[in-house]
Amino acid sequence: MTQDLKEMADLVSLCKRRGFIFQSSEIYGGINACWDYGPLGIELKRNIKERWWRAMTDREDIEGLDAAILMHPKVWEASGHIAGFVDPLVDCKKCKERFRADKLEAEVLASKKCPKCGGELTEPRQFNLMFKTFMGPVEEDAAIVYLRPETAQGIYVNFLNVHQSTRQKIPFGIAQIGKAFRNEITPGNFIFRTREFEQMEMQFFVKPGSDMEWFEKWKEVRMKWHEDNGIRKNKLRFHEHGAGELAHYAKAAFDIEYEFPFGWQELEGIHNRTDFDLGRHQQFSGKKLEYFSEESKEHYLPYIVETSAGCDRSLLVTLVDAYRFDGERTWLAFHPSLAPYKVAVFPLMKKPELSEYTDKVYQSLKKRFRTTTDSTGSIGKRYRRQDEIGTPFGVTIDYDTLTNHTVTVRHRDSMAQERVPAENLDQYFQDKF
RNA sequence: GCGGGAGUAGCUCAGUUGGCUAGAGCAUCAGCCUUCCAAGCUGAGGGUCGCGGGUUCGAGUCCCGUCUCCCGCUCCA
Repeated sequence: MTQDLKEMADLVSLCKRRGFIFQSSEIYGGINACWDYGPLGIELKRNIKERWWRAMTDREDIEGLDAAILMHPKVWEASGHIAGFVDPLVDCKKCKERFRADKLEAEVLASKKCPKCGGELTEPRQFNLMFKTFMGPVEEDAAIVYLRPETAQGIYVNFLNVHQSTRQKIPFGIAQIGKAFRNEITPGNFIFRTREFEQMEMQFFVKPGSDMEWFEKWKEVRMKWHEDNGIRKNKLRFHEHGAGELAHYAKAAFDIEYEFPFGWQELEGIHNRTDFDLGRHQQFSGKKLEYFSEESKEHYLPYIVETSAGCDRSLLVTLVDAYRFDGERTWLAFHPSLAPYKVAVFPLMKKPELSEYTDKVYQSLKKRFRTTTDSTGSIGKRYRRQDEIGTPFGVTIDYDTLTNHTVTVRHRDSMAQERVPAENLDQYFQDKF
C-alpha cells in the first residue's frame, strides 16, 4: 500500500540528504525562512520554470519581460503597497491576543485595555511588509527604495513599452519570472512561505467587458498546467475569494489550491484586476496609458487578468505530490520532464568490462539527456538511490550486453524492466520527456 | 512578535543524580562478495554536543543571554 507524505519533516530530511534544498547560512545557525536550492533542487526548479515559460510564451499573444527588482518608490504608492502593507498592531500583555490597531475603536486604543480580557495593551507597532533599502551611499529618507513585494508592477509600468515595441494588439499578455520579497510576519512550512520567493506571473491585457470571459479561460488553462505537470487532480481545487477576501484591486479572484500535509493552501492566484493598476499608474505618473483600438476607433484603459504562480510553491507541490513510500521503498514519482536526472546508467556489477561499456552508454546518453551513473554497492541499492531523487529510468549493462548489445531499461514507478538494444536508447527516450 | 516544545555525526536518535578519550543505527568512502531491486563481510572518514558567557576541581548534563527549527496564535495583495 503506497502512502503519501504525512509529515513535512520526512521531505525536509530527504531534500537535505539528497541535495534538493538546504537551509540558508546553515553553518551560522541558519536564517529564518530562507532556503538554498542544491544541485538537484536547482535542476527541478529550472525545469518547472522552463515548462511554465514555454507554456506561457510559446504562443503569439504573450511576450516575455524581466524587469528590475528595484523600482521607483512612487510605483509602490500607486500600487497601494505603501498604504496597504502597513498594519499597526497591538498586543495584550496578559492574554497575548493581538489586534490590528486600525480596527480597534479609538477609545479602546486610547484606554490601552484589552477588549477581550482587560489586560494592558502594548504601543501600536508598525509592520511594513516591504523590505526597505537605500539607493546610493547616503542613508536618508529621500533615498529609500523597496525590494518589490510582487513582480506584477514591473509588467504594468512596461505595458506601453511592450505594446509599442512588439506591435501587439489587445488582447495580449506579458509574462515574467522573478524574485519578490515580503517581510511576512509568519513564514514557515518549509519553502511554502518565505520572505524571498520567486513568482511566475502573466498579466493579460483585455478590452473592458471581455475581462470575465478571459478570466474564466485563464482559470482553466492554469489549472490544466498543474495537472499536466503530473500533479494529482484530487489534490487540486479552486478556491473563490468571497467579497470580504478580495484584495483592493480585484473584481474576481480564484486561487488554485493544493492539499499539502498541512492543509489546503494557495498555489496560484487568478485575478481580475480591472483597470485599477493602469489607472493608478496613469494617475501617479501623469503618463497616459490608454490603448487605441484601430478597429473600433476608441481609446480605453485595458483590464488586466492576472495569473500569478509561486515558483517555490510549485516546486514544493511537485515534491510533496511525487513523494511515495510503500513500506520499504521511497521514491519521487516526478513527471519525467521535471525530474532532475532523466536516466541513470549502471554496470550490473563493478567489473572492468561492464564499467567500460557503461561509460560508453553514459557518454552517449548525456549528450541528449541529463544523465548520471553509479557503480558502488549492489544494483538494487543503486536503483533505490535513483528512486529517491526521482530519476524515471535506469539503464543497466550486464554480461548479455557484451554479446548481444541489449540493455535493461528499468522504470522507476513500476520497477518493470524491459530489454532494449543499446543503439536504440536515444530513440527510446526521445519522446519520453 | 507572543505562548509551548526542541537543537548531540550527513539523517534519526541514546547519553543515568554534573565524573574516564561522547555512542548506536542508517548514510558516505575504500576493498571483498553478488548475473537485476537497499539493509552480507572487512575497514575508514565524520561531532570544539546550535552559538556566547557563567557556576564548578570537572558541564552534552545546571544558570543567563542569543540564534534557529517545529506546533499553536496574530497576519497573508
